[in-house]
Amino acid sequence: MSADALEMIAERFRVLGEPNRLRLLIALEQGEQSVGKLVKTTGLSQANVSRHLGALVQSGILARRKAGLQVFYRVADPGIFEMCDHVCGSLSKRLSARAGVMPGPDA
Amino acid sequence: MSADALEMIAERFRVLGEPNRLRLLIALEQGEQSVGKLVKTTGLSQANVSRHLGALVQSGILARRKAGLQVFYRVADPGIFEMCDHVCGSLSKRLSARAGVMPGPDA
DNA sequence: CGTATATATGAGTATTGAATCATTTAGTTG
DNA sequence: CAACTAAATGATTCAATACTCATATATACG
Repeated sequence: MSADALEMIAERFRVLGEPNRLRLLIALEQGEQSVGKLVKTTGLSQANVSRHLGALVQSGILARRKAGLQVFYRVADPGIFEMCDHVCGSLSKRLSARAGVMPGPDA
Repeated sequence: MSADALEMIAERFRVLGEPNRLRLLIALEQGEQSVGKLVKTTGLSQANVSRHLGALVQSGILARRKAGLQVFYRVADPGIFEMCDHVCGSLSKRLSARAGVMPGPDA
């Protein structure tokens, strides 16, 4: 695996490795939204939201649409939600194991 | 989604968002290996490898086994490779799209 | 054109994290 | 126990990045 390829993969993970960006993604899972609305629903500052959205667009996860004064963002790569589900699965398995409970169907 | 849950998910992504850690994981995909061997195959410093391995264990991705002087690490959550594949899929789609080539079976 | 609104961005700060060096800890062998 | 080896860790440095504040840009409207 080339260093460039590894860096690209790592970068994708890194972009998802920030709770506020995940918040934005989860908000956008329900559909396209304007920056202003995202600011309201997340409680983050406008500047901060704008930067996070920029990072998500740059990595190809979101897409941008400008409409008058507002800019609407939408999920461009829905696959990220499968990834989040995957992580949730791993984590709940781990938490169950830590609690001493058998997680799976083979309990 | 609770802030704690989001933080846990983000942390998992963050751990994977580092090329050298991905290198270690890829090396370990072939099976359990000692720290020393990982140092040799990756070319990273011993201290650096040790820290990365520690991070991966802490997040539940790797497991540790001590045998005499050596410590062997192995993948504890093989699901991470599916995640990597997923990312690779997304990225190659994106690259193909950027190159103006239809990626899918509907080309 | 002037004002108002929505978003983006430059600059600065603070935090985080990766890498290194030197040392410590743990285990082995003579 | 002394000498050696493998891995972990404290301290430090350096770079990346999240966040904020203020301002710039872009668009709409009177």
